[in-house]
Amino acid sequence: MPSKVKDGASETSTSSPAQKDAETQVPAIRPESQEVMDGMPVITQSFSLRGIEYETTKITVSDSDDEDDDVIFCSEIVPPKECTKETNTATQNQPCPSPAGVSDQKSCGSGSSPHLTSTTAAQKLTSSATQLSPNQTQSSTESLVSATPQHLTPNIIVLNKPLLNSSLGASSSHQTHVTPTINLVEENQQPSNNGSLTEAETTAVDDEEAVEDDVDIISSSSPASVSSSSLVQQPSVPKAASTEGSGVQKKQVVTFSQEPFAKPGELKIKISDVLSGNNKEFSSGVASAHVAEGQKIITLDTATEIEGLSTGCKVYANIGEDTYDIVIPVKGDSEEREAKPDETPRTSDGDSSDRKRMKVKHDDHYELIVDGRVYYICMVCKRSYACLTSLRRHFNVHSWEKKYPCRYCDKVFPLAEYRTKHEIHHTGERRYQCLTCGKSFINYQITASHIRSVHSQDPSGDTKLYRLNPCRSLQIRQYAYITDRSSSIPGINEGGIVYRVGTGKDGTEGTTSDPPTKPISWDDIFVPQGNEAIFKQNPSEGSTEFEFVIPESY
DNA sequence: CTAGGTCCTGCCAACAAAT
DNA sequence: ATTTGTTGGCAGGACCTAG
Repeated sequence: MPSKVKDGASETSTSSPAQKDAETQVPAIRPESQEVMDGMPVITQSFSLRGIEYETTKITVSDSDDEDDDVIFCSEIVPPKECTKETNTATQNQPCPSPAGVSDQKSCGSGSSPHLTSTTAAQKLTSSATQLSPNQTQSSTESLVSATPQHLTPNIIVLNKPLLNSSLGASSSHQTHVTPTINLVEENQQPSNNGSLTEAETTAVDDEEAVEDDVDIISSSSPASVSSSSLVQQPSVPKAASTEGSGVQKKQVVTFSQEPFAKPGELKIKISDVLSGNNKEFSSGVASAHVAEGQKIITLDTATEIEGLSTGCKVYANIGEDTYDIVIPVKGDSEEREAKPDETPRTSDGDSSDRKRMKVKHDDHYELIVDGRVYYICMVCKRSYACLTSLRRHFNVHSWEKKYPCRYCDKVFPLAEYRTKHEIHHTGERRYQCLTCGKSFINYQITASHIRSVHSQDPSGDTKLYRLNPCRSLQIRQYAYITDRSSSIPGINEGGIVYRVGTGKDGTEGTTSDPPTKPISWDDIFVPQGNEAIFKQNPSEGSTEFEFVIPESY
């Protein structure tokens, strides 16, 4: 991270890394064209949902009372297997921060920069964000936040395994992850080809994003429709926003197309529109509509139509052969139902709104159920997670609801761990110690690498080959983050930098050196090693602070 | 090719809040 | 006191870049 941050600051001119990065993530097949949204952050991904070749018992059951999360889905159970983590073909245009945002970042406007393809939009976002100084952060944050669909209720999409398999198999050959990558593609489309899909594509609308965000929407919209964008990228270089990054991991992404040009208001899809066919997105595909207990069941003929569904609605999808039944709770209805006391009424009406709000607060994902396994799909970048906590953590990259400022410089991170690692670079502390030779290293990767290369041993083996010493320079678990809402920055002084390590959660954090509980003395538990950095407790500052001397050898 | 670096995400323990 | 939810560290894999 540190390096990344640093790079970000200086990387401006060379978009190449970023480009390269973006390119690397692009599937082998390079799209011929990709649409570029000027300036508009776009996350485009493709989906290939093929409803062919498998038969499903298609049952769409949704109980009317259900909360958004209640979905009953019957599908053929197929041994999971192919979820690939591969890259998807999804292409994302990074949110190119508007001028106010991260515009200054290198890639954003570089004409030469390729569009971001790849699923790494989030990463790029992250990195971009990372580069921001606190001041910058705000603006960037806003742009990022805009993409956050906080008001949406999670959508649940249930896919049959066969479907996944086929699509997944197509997208990648080797999968390392359990989480599925799903590409939804119009049936006739071939991944490799044209960029012309755009017209046909339906745009998926993310209501969520569109609807309530007062901020500019980063829109998630992908310029091109889903399918086209990801699978087919255009040689032309979009103004990709991204930049960033190195070391990006390819991820699987489930993408939902989004309407590129739609305006927030336009993005909303109403049942009435669907029924009447007024909505262009649905006009062609609606075969039927049903109304049941507050729900509309719509059978769509094509995958595209599915793509066109507003994500802002609860969408329960059963995918059958060439047919897609989607139950969309009437807008507003679902929300109301959420507040219904059928589950655990908290209190009276007033509370229902509160409750709703709480739910909404977490509406940042879709749930994809495959063979009984639930995957959590980030609404913004469509990454899938097996653990909801992972998604939550990841989502902050988009929302920047919490910011984690470095206590030694003005860098801000979207994840606590990134901040912590960065700070360790400031301190130079080496906590990982090789038990074989006694050398100490700054992180696990270096340590493991050392053990493998120097000692020819497997650090992940049964025998412990290294020791992780307690962190002396930083106090862990202080929950020292900053929320967007708070004007004050706990743990950070007026200058935006906090040098004090001890922080508390109760408003005194960062301002005092006296933590609620006195930390144990490092000297008691830490025995300096020859190669280790030498810490010296600073008497004047209290027990929580240390003067850190970075060995020259570091 | 290798070393060093970043990013990502499952897992889990420590906390905090709610019941 | 117990349960539930949140936070953040750790492990280790994947990938990237530089030498």
